Amino acid sequence: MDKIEVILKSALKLFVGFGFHATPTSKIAKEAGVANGTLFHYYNTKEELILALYKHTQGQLSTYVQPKVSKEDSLEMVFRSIYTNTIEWSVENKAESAFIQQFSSSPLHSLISPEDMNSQAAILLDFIHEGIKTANLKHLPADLLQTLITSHISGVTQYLLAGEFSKVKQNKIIKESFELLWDMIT
Amino acid sequence: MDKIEVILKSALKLFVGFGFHATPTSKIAKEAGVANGTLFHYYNTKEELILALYKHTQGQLSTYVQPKVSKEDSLEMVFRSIYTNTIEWSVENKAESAFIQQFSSSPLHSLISPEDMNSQAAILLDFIHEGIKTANLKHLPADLLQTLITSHISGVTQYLLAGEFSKVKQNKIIKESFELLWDMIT
DNA sequence: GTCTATACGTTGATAGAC
DNA sequence: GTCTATCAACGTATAGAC
Repeated sequence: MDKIEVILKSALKLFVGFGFHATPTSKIAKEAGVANGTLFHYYNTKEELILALYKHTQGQLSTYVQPKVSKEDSLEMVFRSIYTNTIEWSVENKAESAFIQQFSSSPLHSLISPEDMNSQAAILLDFIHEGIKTANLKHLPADLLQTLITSHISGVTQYLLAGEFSKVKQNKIIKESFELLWDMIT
Repeated sequence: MDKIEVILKSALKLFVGFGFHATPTSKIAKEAGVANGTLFHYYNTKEELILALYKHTQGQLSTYVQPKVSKEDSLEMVFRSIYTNTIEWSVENKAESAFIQQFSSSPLHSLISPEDMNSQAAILLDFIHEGIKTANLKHLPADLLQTLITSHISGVTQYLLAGEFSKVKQNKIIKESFELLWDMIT
């Protein structure tokens, strides 16, 4: 694992545990097993590091979810796939999803440029527009639908993270909660 | 307005704008128009101040929502009332709801004792149990229902805060989105 | 209760050798 | 690219006068 990866991984762990500003760069370097100066060789400022970590983590989620979506699938399959895979990734990558959540509700979030903001979200929005046009989805404002879907996903994720569920039970919950959502928006 | 209120109000504003740790106590005192020492007369540490502010703000929300819930009402009316009033308060108190959100996804949240954690949530959960028992609500795990309701509320709140809606339009959105939720869980 | 002044540790960031 | 050494600035918290 190259230094940059170790640094990001250490930063993630500490940020989730203590928060951005309560985590000194010195501790990040120590946790990563590199010198303090090394960290500043890769990132000019601490803020730059935080932003890079956010983009990196968001990118991992996208990389996990997007390849599993195919234009060939029915619209329901597309939504089901995005839904299921987002939740699965979040549960399997607890620290990463906690970090995304924490970052998104922090003031730093406003520093992310609209383009960088979640290619994920853009894709979902596209499918929503298509769904409305083809009357698969209810005729509601697209961004209302988007926010309802996203919130629903984060709700179920929270629920799964709070309890300890077997893989089988977890899949059952995801499946059933998707039906609830799908019935709601179609 | 007494000093303690001014301090909390100033802290809230700055925390929302810059985050907990990026906001020095000196700036809070300055914004509040009091001396640095005065702040530490009321709160022994900065962390204590943050926790107090959270409880204070959460209390304001509860005070707004709970009195409007009556045991006399039908279960649907109770849910509708909690739903509507929570969203209304959040939209009218943008900074406060942003702070609650930010605090809840921060590591500090784990410092809140279960009892302090949201009398709001406890009440909602009670009604959910009642709804399941009387078969008004779908037979699903109570805390899954709770998280779905809560997430739905925060989704609609986000949507309303992102756009600029007239009061009339806003009420219409709240009403319609409640119907969506209600259909989903009954 | 409120203020001023200040102590003292910590932190982000730099310089420069290897 | 990576390290060690270092610093200036800052931030929390305290002491003590009023």
